[in-house]
Amino acid sequence: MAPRVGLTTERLTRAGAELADEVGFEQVTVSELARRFDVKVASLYSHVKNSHDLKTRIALLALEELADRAADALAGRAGKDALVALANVYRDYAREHPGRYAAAQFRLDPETAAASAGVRHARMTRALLRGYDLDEPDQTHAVRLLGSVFHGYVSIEMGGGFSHSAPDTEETWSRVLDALDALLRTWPPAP
Amino acid sequence: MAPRVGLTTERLTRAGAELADEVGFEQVTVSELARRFDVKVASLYSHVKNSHDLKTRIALLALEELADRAADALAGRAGKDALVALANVYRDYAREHPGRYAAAQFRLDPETAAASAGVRHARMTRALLRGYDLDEPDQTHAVRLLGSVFHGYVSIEMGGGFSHSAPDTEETWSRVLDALDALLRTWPPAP
DNA sequence: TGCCCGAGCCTAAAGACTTTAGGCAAAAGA
DNA sequence: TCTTTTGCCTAAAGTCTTTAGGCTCGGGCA
Repeated sequence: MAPRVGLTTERLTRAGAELADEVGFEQVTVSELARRFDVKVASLYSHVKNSHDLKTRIALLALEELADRAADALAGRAGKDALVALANVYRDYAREHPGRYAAAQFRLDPETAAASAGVRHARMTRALLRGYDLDEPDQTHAVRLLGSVFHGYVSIEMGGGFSHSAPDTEETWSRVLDALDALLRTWPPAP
Repeated sequence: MAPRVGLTTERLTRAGAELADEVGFEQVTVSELARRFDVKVASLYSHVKNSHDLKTRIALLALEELADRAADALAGRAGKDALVALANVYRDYAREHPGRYAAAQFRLDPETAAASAGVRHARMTRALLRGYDLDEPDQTHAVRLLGSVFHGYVSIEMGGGFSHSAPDTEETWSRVLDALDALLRTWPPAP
């Protein structure tokens, strides 16, 4: 029927990512993927352990892509410039690839997470903070705060959570980044 | 087999919420619910339109509970006190009821969302800001920032995203709240 | 008290997705 | 060319969702 279509874990993962962007990460299904390759469902199970495995791979792909973009954006920038650039990487990625962005939030088991590009993200955020004057304990706090704001804002915005109130989210986004920059420059000392 | 068990949309919703806390919101299934009531699956469909409807109801329940807690916490507090109280409501709720918290993030269609307790949340956050000196456009920006931080922090923490780095999240949480308080007190003016 | 009717739960059934086991044929290597 | 590997297939069982239609329990009516 479809002799040697050339299935690959790679290709399946990529196709899965595209599928996620089209129908949502939650709706990514082994069956639908098989359909797209015009192949029987069971055939996919030689390349992917199971549905969870597939999703994990998509998540890892998304994390990589995101980290790559972040690295690009950060190159040659510092201070607020870098802050804004990094923030926009997340936001733009989420808009361009909602399914992949959702995938990047997929909960990975500890070992997988440790081997993922997730660590690059943390490192980059920390690098960004070199433009501000924070010593170690506070640096970690700041990394976590930035991560929270980026992820929180983007996911609420994507979910339509801001769509009912008045000022457009573009304005808010830039004011929030201004505020974060100001905050990092005058980070309050421990009590 | 089980004549008149006394199914109700109410009871199903509540049981669904408990189920969510036990197995995760995504894993809430009409079948499992039927099993718990020792009733055939089809019987639930007289009380709940479908799986999506069930999840929507659980989401609405969670939003209500959360709003009630927030209202309690905010009563008689102002300024940083109120900020910390509200923040902890979200965080504690997420810890006590992870499934319900996830449910509260369930994407509702616009009309449902407009009629949900979600609006109370926005109002309360705005009320909280009365303790700080922000005029209208900035108030909305601040509401959105707070929402982002609370949701972002809590969801990353729950997802284990902070669990690999050193300082404990308790410390970070309180430092983040300090920082937010400081930020709100000295909110940077528009450029 | 007895009857009746509707609400409440059931059986049946079809459709979709997941996952495993085992088979056949095409591609790759000797 | 022959053989081995590998890739996709058939078959099958299990789970969940959802709809259609039936039986009966329980409360209201006479």
